[in-house]
Amino acid sequence: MQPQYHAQAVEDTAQTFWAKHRSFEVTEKLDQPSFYCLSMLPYPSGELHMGHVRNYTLGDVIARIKIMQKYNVLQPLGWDAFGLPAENAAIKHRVSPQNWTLNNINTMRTQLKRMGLGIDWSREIQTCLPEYYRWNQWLFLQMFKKGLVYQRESTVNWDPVDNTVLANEQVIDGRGWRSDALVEKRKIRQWFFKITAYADELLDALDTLEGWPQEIITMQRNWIGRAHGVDVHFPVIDQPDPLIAFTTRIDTLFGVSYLAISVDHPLAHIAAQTSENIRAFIETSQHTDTSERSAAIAEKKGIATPFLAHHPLTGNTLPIWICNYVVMDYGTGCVMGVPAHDLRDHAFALTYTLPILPVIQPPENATTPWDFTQAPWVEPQGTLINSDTFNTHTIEQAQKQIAQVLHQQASGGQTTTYRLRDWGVSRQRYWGTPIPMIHCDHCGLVPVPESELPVILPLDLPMTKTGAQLAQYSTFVDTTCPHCNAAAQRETDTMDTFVDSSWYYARYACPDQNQTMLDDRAKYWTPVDQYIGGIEHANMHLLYARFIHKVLRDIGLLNSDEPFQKLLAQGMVLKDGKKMSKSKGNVITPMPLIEQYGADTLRLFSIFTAPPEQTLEWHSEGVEGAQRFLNRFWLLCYQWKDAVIGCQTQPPLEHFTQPNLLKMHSDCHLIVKQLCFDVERQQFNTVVSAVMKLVNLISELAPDVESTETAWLAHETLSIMIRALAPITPHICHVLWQALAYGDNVLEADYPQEDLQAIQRAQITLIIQINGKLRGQLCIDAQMSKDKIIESACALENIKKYL
RNA sequence: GCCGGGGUGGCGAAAUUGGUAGACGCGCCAGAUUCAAAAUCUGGUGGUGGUAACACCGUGUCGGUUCGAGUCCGACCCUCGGUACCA
Repeated sequence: MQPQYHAQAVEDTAQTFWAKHRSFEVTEKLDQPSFYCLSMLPYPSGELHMGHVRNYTLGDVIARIKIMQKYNVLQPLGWDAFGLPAENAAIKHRVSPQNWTLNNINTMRTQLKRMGLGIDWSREIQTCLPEYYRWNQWLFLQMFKKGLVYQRESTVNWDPVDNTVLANEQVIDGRGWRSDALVEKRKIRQWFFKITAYADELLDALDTLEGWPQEIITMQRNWIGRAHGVDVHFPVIDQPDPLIAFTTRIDTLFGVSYLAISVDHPLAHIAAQTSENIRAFIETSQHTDTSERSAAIAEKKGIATPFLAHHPLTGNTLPIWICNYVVMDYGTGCVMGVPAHDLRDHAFALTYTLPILPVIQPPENATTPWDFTQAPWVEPQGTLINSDTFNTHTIEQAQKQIAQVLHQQASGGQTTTYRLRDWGVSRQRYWGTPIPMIHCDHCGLVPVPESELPVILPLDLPMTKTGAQLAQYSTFVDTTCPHCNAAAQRETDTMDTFVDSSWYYARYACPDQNQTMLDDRAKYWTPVDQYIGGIEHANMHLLYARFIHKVLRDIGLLNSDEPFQKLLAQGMVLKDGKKMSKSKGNVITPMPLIEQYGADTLRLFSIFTAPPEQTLEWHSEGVEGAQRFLNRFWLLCYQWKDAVIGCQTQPPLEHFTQPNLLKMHSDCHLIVKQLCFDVERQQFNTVVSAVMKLVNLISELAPDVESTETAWLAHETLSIMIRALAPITPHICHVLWQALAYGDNVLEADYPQEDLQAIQRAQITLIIQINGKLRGQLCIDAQMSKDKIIESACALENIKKYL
């Protein structure tokens, strides 16, 4: 053992040892509890960034703790290798998306390995390879058979100059990012997964996810957005179909002063046929991107139609307006306008001078009388007024009875809607999984027979622009119909990459399986015990994966209800207050730091700097502190080496002759107690703090080979420190564990546990507060009686002052 | 806009969930070591007043509950993430 710590040499030694012993390659074992620890798979953007370091270090810390706790631990890794950036890079650098992607994977794999992660690399998957994506296609066909796949028109961002579909990210201030042309909405036929068929289960099962952070459960609950309400039918004068409006506030039905329909509503299109103004209004609303955010922050505008509707209960006529704030995708694309009791309707009514009809009297204790011209009364409290026979009813009674009356006269009924929309999986892009469908003029839509999977994505077409390149490539498009053998065309849309990442965790269990998507090994390993990934995936990825898991369960390939038992939503790594990203040019690359300081230093830094869930604002100063600590730790072990190796027998506690050592031993285990608590709640930054405290504690002692008591205390404390830190800085701990002759492999040692007996204290420090303010301290015997304690406390000079 | 977080010394943070605010680390200051520097070691370090003991103030802002609030309640400000085609 050298007196100086040389990270590079230490890390080579440890990594060679793990490789030689295949320390992280695992198989199914029935006599040992399994633990599946998974970090979200990376997108191969080109280089490792700090977010990766944080994510994979956290996962590795948890995996290694579980190994030391004697679980059969699986920690795999693969690549989310399809997606938009590869197409952009391909055009920019004149390489194929495949080459760009695979090169990036090779670079990043080397970088990840340099971090010393305990990963079973034999299970690596790459989603852009046919061995993987054929099962996307197979899954698509199974879902098609089950009626969970369908086609319908939906809106995309269209760049009229580049003639291509743009992702929301490619639209900047309403313009295409390359062409700078004003983006238009365009409707095209697209494929959908019917996630709404699982909406209730996805929502209700949230209550079973005890290992998930509450805020993510709340986000998913709100995202699904189940709302119970009533569909109300409003007959439209001189039109065959009534307007149907969904409302959760049927109690305000008598307060309706207008109906608002979406610009995409069929009735809006009929109105446009006869009015140039309406046509222009609808046209203007098309010049924006498709994001919900843009729609929500846009100025609320409307235009009256020539149509009128009848109120189903009063028979009054109501004007029908086309409004840019009504979304066609939610509910029925039509809402009833109740200005007196809805914020948005109130503002709209003021702008367009529509009547404000109060129908709920606010309760007594509210500001009375309520001035409805100033603000709507939106609280669901109060009694009904101006509502015919329902006057004086409470809101609850009115909701029940009005719904009943509507039902009786066939003007509506109770219903449930969801904010959740079906999952559009079509992409008009090249670099993705081809959708396995064929368009035949005679037979219509025909699924590709399973025996003909995979439908291979051609690699030899020229990349000149992003978008639907496959459609231009006749070698791919032209085929024959599997039914009638006539000439037919392949579907040229590819799948959303979220499909790839919705089941990959199960594929790691059987990556070599080429007969089926998943085999029984997937049932052994799933569900994932611990999933770790960025909070930015709280809604989409985590909801899609839950959905597909349930589909795979229903197909019989999996036997659990949920994919991820426990979830650690890691905070983002920010630089200058912003998410690190290439487009913002604020990316910190960790590799130079690893070269300079070693992987352990960077791992220690990323764990120590902030608790896992919190956003981490990047500052480079702390890295040197982490390095300094490891130097100190190494030197400490070096100084105690002989004493520790020479110390074989452990004197029982009660035979300790030096009270200061006994005190130190007790302090040590108090720190360990806290450490174990923090490990349990996954607050790893304070686990590092605890080890630092232990180092400070032992540094007070001079290494002494002669004193068995001192040597034993050091023997025990150093052993605890090395084992506690081993999951976080595995290389240095591996080498130190051997150097101090504790054993061959620290991974096989037990994770530290506090010694409760050691913590029993003869004396306790008591804090004395008067009116919540600290006024004194008292050191007392643990056995002292209450009366005696009060007597002693009152005797203190400082306490007398305040009594 | 909507949904979900966050805001504590010069900086990253801690406070076992209503009971010693600032553990641990970074930075800074002083000292030791050195021809000198780096590295290392020792001590100090929220603010104000005081030689000191100690006192008062202090966890984004304003208000409330409590013997006692960083922690609970109400309103607001700032900020980050998501917002369905970035992943």
